[in-house]
Amino acid sequence: MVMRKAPRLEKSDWERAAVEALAKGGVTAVAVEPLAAQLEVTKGSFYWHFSDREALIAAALARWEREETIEAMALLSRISDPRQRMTQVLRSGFVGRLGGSVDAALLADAADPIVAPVLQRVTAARLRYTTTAFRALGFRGRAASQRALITYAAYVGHFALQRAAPRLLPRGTAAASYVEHVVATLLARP
Amino acid sequence: MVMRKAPRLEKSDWERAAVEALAKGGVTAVAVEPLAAQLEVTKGSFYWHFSDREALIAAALARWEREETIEAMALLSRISDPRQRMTQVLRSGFVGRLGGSVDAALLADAADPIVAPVLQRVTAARLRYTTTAFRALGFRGRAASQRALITYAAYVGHFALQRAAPRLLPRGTAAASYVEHVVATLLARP
DNA sequence: GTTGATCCATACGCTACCGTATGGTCATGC
DNA sequence: GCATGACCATACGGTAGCGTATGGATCAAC
Repeated sequence: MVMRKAPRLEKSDWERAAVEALAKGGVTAVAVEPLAAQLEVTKGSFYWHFSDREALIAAALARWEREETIEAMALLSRISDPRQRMTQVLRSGFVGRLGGSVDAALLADAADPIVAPVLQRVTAARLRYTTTAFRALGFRGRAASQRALITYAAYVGHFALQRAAPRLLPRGTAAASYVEHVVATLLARP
Repeated sequence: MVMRKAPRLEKSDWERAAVEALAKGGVTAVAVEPLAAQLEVTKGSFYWHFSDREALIAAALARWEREETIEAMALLSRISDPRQRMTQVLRSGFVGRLGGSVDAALLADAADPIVAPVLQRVTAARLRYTTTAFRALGFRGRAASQRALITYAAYVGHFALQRAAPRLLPRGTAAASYVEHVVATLLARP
């Protein structure tokens, strides 16, 4: 039986694994030796690619921030109708089982000096975008930013609930009905 | 100089400290030796009061669950008008700077087998209560539970945002205006 | 004032993880 | 075919935290 030797790793392999770990257990889970075991190498490999653990965490955060932005843009840019777009986002909010798990995990580490600025940037960008979306829907002045804040809070809250008590969230046809209700409620004119 | 000897600790002292740690850093922060140092004793004290670290975590979670319930009841029972009550809760949601920090921290540890059932119970109870509140406001059938879910998700989301980017939340007079907008939006008839 | 229970300190071994030092392997250029 | 650099394993010392063992200390009761 011919065992093909495992190919060597590159920096990005470590980064990908780190992002995964980030989603599962936050910054604490980005641990060198466990990740090495998972990648079936030793930390000898790691310390060749990175200076130390902190560098990996920073790289993972940067990678997540970039991917998250790209992904969001890809999802949103193909839908022109603002209302449809909002529906789609909210739907992905809690139908997508894995979506936002990095978000949720990072919140616990918000006090971490490496995490804080990333979280700040991502949150600010999303809020800006949402506010713009509400302006496009005809909301004016404070109403746009305020409604955007409610909406984004609810969006984030669904991620939290999905972790805390997934059984309490609607599923199947009830989920579809719920999304409609959410959209109707949050897009209703003041 | 007369140094009054520090009084001895009881179980509840450890529990209180553990709840605090829980709020700051989640389950990971409930560590025996650091807590002992903070309480200015050694772990010799701890292992007299508790069998092991897990017992402390369980006790802290139980204590939080109990206090959280009592506190919520105390806050809500003195307000009879449903609308006023909802306003008060949402106001405390992000004006109270420290409120819900255990919530936020626990979400990251939702996968933990000790944490999961507690989180499940607390979430379920709050959602039940909120649904009842919407019924009292005239919402019927699905509308009540659906609106309750949005509301609670937004409520939780504000805790998250407060951690992720407190600077992006309205403050002062803007906060008051925002709460009104939230109440108007979420209590609007379908 | 001795005894017994309560509460805590000290000292120890164990594990997990970080970071370093050093040498080994493998491909590639020449 | 060998030299160089890229990539990785092994082995080591260091720290933090868990849990145990054991011996004080303190106080109440009698």
